[in-house]
Amino acid sequence: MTRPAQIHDVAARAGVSPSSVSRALNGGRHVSPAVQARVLRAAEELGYEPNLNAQGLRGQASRTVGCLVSDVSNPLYAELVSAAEARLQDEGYLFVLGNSHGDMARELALIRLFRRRRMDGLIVALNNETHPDLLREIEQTAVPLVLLDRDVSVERDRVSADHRGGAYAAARHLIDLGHRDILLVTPGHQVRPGRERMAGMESAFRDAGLAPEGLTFSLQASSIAFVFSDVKQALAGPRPPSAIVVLGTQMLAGTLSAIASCGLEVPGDVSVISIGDTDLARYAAPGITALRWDLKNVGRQAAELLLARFGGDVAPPRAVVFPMELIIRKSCSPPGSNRRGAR
Amino acid sequence: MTRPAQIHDVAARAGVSPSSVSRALNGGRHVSPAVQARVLRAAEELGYEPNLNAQGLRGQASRTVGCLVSDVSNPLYAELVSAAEARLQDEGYLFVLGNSHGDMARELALIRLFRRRRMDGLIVALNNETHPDLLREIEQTAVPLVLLDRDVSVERDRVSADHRGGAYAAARHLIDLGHRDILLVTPGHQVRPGRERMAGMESAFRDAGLAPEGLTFSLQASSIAFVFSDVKQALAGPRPPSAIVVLGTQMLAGTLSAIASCGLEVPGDVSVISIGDTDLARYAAPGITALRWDLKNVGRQAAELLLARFGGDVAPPRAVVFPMELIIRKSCSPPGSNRRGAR
DNA sequence: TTGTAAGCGTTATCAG
DNA sequence: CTGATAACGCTTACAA
Repeated sequence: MTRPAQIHDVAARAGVSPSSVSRALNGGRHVSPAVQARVLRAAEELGYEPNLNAQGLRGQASRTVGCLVSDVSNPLYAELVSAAEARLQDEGYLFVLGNSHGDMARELALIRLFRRRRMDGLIVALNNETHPDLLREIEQTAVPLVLLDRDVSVERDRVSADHRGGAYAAARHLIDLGHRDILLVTPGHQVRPGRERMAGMESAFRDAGLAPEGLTFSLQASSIAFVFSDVKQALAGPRPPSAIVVLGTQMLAGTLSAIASCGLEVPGDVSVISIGDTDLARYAAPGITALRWDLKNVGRQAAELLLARFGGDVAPPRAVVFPMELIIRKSCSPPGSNRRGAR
Repeated sequence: MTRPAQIHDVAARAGVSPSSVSRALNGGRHVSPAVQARVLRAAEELGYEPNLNAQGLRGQASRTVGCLVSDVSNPLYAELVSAAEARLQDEGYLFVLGNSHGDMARELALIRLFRRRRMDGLIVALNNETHPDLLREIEQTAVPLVLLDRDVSVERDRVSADHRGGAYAAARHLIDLGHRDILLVTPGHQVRPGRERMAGMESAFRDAGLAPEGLTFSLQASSIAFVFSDVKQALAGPRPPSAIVVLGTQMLAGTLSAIASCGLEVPGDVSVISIGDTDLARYAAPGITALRWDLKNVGRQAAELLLARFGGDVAPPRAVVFPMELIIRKSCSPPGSNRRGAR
């Protein structure tokens, strides 16, 4: 294999100087059409590919965006990431993905790595909103940065979903059906979505004048780990929930398994609402009533905010919040619907 | 915001030359412990972060790997990508993700972009295995490259799944149950998995001495688009399939919808096998019998092959094939099980 | 419009 | 063990 062509080679072949090649290839201003044409052809013939490391070093934007999430294999993130990537790709940006797997050390390392790469912008969903090291890391990031669905006390663009409103609506729906004992299964309160969901459901209980003891939480550190046993334990407990609100990822999977393995049915014995309208929620049987928000739009919006900043937008940080909508399916009914049946 | 610290600043602060800083920071050989310590402290105090563009330019490996898939929001890819990324991250590599969305122009552009970035290695799942432009692009790629589940006529490392064997097992299972009319719903024959699936099912029909007309295909260009209407049409046709084998992504979702919207039931009216043991297959009701292969392992293996090459492995290209296993659930029964019922 | 030359931040080579 | 020096490949003043 031969050395890749350099700007120098193109220049030689076109019979011009490297600077003319550079000008001809970027923008094409201050170059005569004749030279422009010759350069283009020479570059084509040589299969010239500018070295982006060198371009980046010389001071240009690197046209690269870093994205940090806990795990793309989470379908919620996957959809968001895919949309953000698509939008940025349209503008010629490269998209670097880092999965933290919930590990703070990895988050720190990744943000640092992103910075060393001199990325033009970052999209981040931290797993820890308060740790000073992480905060410092964010603050030290000079390039545009969009916070995904997190409340971090730094002045940055952010895009979030209205988890509070969504949770309120979900709780309200269940309360209206007569439920008084509801279990919320969600990633924990160290991040915004969890906190907001709890707050939303609590205020629904309050507004309905219900005893707050009816609301219990199963706060999960990892997406999958202990949901099954937690839910099973709750259902076997002294005051089992008659309804469960659960994140529509593997957590929903674990919850449905747990319910089934207790010999219970949805919705007869337990009503279920999924947070996030995933395939699983949509096509489980019975269809699971779900809180939907437009993840593609969230991802696109994050990209859009970055692109605006790249374009020189210096307005104060924006916060975009996407609404959540309750999609009614068949997984909710009044509590005790099944009690008449033999079991 | 102040200019980020450079090696020069660290050198000044530690009272040594830039070269010593470089040596102290990388490996730390040929440096006295005293200098080493001072440099480390100075770097720490200044928050020095080496510019990877410069490092890359200077000729080092860029410690970056590019990955091209059609869409991470496809749960099959998401899992694979997540595993590959995790493994590479462990070794300090940055993972650049490109979604082609099935568009060949994007694929070309991305591979080119990857090369310009002087990536150390590539993991690619092309959507087109034969187009000369793409082939040339692959051949021109000097760095290690792993082909994901594709038959491209170039000598490269590849990791694949045994779709043929899996499809054979699935067809066999259905044939043993008595099915003679089976529909296969899969992305088309322009890529390996589709072709292999068709071949596997065809040979199961042949081995069973069955008429090949019983086997029909619904070849889908895009993951989601026309599955619903295609399946619906097939079920309403003159010789409706009594069983459907379908990719466990949104295609499975579309298929289940189509079956339901025809007023049919699984497995009473139609048996279903999912290719890929996705959450949807696992938790749909009834549970969908599925072909499982270890996607995490596939992703990890792709990463592993690259890492071996980075480590200087010069063996001829390897081909790793992962087996598929049929997980029996409740979505398959003998054909016509429901005919006695009123419908 | 075009070419010359300097420099982006790092590391490898080579003296000392 | 340490420091000067020369690249790496590109862009951009500046001069012609």
